Amino acid sequence: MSLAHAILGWLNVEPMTGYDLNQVIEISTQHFWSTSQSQIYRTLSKIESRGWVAKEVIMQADRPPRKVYHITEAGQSELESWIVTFHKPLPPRIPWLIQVFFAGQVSDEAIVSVLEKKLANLRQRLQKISASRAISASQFDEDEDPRDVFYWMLTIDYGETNLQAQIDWIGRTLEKIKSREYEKLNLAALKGSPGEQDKNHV
Amino acid sequence: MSLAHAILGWLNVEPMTGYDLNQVIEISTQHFWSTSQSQIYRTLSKIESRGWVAKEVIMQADRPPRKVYHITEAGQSELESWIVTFHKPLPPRIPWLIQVFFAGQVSDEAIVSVLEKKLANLRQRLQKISASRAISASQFDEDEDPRDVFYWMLTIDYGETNLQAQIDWIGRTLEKIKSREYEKLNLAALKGSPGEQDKNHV
DNA sequence: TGCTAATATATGCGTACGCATATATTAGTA
DNA sequence: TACTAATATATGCGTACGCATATATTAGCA
Repeated sequence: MSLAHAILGWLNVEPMTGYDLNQVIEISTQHFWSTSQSQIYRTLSKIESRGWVAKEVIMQADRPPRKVYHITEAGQSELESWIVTFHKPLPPRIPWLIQVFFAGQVSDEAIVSVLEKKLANLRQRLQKISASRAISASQFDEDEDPRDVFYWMLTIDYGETNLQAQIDWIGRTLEKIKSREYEKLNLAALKGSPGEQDKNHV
Repeated sequence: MSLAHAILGWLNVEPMTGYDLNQVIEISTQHFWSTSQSQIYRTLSKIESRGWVAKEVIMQADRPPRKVYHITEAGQSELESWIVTFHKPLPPRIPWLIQVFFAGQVSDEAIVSVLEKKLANLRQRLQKISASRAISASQFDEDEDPRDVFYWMLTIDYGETNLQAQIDWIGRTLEKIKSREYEKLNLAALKGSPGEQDKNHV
């Protein structure tokens, strides 16, 4: 339940409504955890029933009432213990590698076209995340704790590094496919000498 | 529905039972798409009702009947069109970056400990995937199409490259935290000159 | 005048998934 | 003797999620 803890993390900064949370999560963590509006409200209800947050309802004349949530002591202790615990990673889900895995069943041109679109998509996401670095930099309060800023920036750095690594890999892979490297693949060598695998390292 | 298409991909190689599929998927694609036994049977039912596969029931004396599924023409055309189409990537879900994002709320030591465990976990997965490269190499039939083998190996290569990139990033990041790089962070420079961001590039 | 965006919360519906368990039998091991 | 693994399929239960929609009002724009 990572979303629950992302919400706790934000409410530990300051009390907020579901509407506020939706916006702040969208601009700050969308490169490693995105969500939907409905999911935010549902998760708020759930963690309220667990006693991790509590709300204060503020009536408004011309708008729905604002339900301002704040973190409780139980919530703070849950949050802290979650942050400092190593959690088993989610099982990897990379659907486009299924396409690569079965690419032998289609033409080289077809899979090249898919990878080129993937490449364009990755470049676009890299641009977006680099822009978000500049945006968040421009929005820092003067009194923002540099240590907080450092950790926020680390997640952007990870996004950029990871995206760039994917872009590089696909670039190299496209070259291999276009040069028909599989024609040079030596199956016997692949099987025979595990110590010399680098020669066939695709 | 990527699992449906992974199943179609395998059934396009040869007819199989759900039990067989569970095993072959576990050893071949677990580094980019893992699943559970129950999910395989449910997905088989679903794609059968869509007409993508059909089954032949073979009675056995002392075991449950084998339901051998084979791909239909409709299934083949669905599979091919899926493989050659660019699909919008799933929204990224990287829970441990939520921990990094809110690490300012705990001690450096606490987050360092989490990242060190993450590092150990990544190294373990890298070892496992490198071993699987050797294993699959040793299991190739002599008559395996080198082009198929090439694409299979690409997915392993991606896994290794990506894992190594993550390992490297966490290594660099641990150094930054331990050297308290955030003390040198210049907020004003970060805000002022977008062209010189590299100076503060964490 | 009519549309859209912003403010604010809430629910219904369907999908995909994992975990646990049920059923049934044989073969091998402690 | 009692367990575990292997063979083989199937279902119940709960979770997390996204998409669409509902409700209600104001402000701004075309």
